[in-house]
Amino acid sequence: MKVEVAMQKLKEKGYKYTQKREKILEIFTKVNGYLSVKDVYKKIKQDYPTISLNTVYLNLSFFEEAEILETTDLNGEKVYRFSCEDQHHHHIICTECGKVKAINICPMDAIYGNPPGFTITGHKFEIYGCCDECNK
Amino acid sequence: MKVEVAMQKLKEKGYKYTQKREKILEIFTKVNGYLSVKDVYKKIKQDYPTISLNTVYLNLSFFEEAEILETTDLNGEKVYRFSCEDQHHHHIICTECGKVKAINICPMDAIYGNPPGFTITGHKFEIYGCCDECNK
DNA sequence: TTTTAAATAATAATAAATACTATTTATTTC
DNA sequence: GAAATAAATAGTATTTATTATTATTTAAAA
Repeated sequence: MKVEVAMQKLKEKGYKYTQKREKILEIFTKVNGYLSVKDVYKKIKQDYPTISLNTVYLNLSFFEEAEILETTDLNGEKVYRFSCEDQHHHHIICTECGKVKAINICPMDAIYGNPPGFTITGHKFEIYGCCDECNK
Repeated sequence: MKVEVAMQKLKEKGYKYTQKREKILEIFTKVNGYLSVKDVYKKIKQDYPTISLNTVYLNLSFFEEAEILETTDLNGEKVYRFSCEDQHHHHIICTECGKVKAINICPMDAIYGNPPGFTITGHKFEIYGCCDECNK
């Protein structure tokens, strides 16, 4: 997803345009992987040294709400990445740096209907590993 | 896994026997699902009112290390359940109460070797839902 | 340009998890 | 069985992620 498209999406949801929001999205376009709140905070501080950590928290939540970013849990920490809604897929994730690679298999294809006693609301399939860079 | 077997396993790893540890394991045998640290703390307090929350944290970590309990993340909180190593499987989890049901499909069966650039170290496949009791 | 409603900064408050230390207890050795 | 010792525990403090609060600033509308 391009930054402009994401910002447009945000606008449609009633959120205002701000330079900082644009910058946050820009950061995600440059990274092929998950970033923690602190990661984003450190990066955006280079351009906006006075930005508040709270602002980063808030905006990442808004982006998640607007389905611009998607999240997962890495080592007990919430991490974010650009959402790719174009096609449903899963990821292999480097547990060291958060880098991801798409997997075009969805195990839900083999699940038909709801198991007795449960109503399915979602699922998660993630493969964890170590990328070659982190392996060195 | 029976409590005795688990305690034996713990002993083999060099941990001592204590009543509190046995009680914690007992709690897990009575529950078919994930429990948070606080859940366990509340339950064991009925028998050992002076037990420290820290002790629960420590012991759950030891149990995880000894592969007696397994963990996942539910709503950003670490939760524990009895590990069933007998056969590899996955779960459908009630996001309300943590109740689980086994699924006998493993998506890793369809993954051959390591994707280029990554060394696989683990995986997670979980289906989320709402159990009938919580749906009421 | 004025208005106003949202965004932000700064700070405080929560909550989960970990760290530390003195005391107690399970197990070993005699 | 008693003494020694190494681990377990309680109690407390600390750290860290996250959320809440409030005054100020700013984007967008009138």
